[in-house]
Amino acid sequence: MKIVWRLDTATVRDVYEALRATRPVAYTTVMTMMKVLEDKGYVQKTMVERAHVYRPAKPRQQVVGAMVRDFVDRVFDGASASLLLHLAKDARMTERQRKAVQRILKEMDE
Amino acid sequence: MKIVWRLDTATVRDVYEALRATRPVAYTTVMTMMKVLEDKGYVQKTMVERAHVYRPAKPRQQVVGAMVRDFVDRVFDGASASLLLHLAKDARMTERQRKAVQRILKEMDE
DNA sequence: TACTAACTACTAAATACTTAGTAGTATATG
DNA sequence: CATATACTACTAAGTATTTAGTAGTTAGTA
Repeated sequence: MKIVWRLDTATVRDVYEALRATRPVAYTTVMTMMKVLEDKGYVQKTMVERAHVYRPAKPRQQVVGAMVRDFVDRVFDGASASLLLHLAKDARMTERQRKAVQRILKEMDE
Repeated sequence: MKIVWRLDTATVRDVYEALRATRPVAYTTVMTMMKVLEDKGYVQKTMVERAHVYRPAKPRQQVVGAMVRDFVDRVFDGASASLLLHLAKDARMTERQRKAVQRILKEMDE
């Protein structure tokens, strides 16, 4: 899915090439993946010169947003603040990032 | 898992009763679940009067922390800040909570 | 002591997910 | 025109996950 987002529009071959750059995978495997993504409503396909061209069916923001919500619901019973605490303590956040987030939160407050 | 954490120490029956309060489930289903959790190293069991008593093998913080890290890696390529942005925009966070998080971040900064 | 209740261990069925093979079709090229 | 190439559709094998059944053991009780 990330790949389709990155390319914005991609054929099976495009995704296949992109995936194979990092790990071995069969062409037909990618085909099946795309079909699954289509069934799940994440991508839409159109026939272009006898090849399916897939493009995201929903804005990335929306999908990722839903995933975050789902995660928060499952792990934190819907308490976003708890997740934020975890993140705030995450050592992988630099001071810079922390400050940036502070700024954003401040802006949202106003 | 949440139930074991809540009860701190629980038998299969304990979890069974707790689960059944919200949805129908078979006793043996819970048994299998506990076995899976044990195999995955989330709980440890000890025999107490011919019944297994399970208790968390790792502190909750640690497990949830790992889940968050995993989620951030998968969805955001490790960029915690991106997830924070999503959360900050989450309508389900109240002003109060947002402010609380700000405070915490500030404290971490000092 | 025989019966019932509360367990566990082992097994199994259903579903989903991941990976990939085979067959078939259409296009382009030698 | 035959043949290779680039696709898709359909099918399948392997693995994980979820749910639950069956058999067997132990302890208490009528």
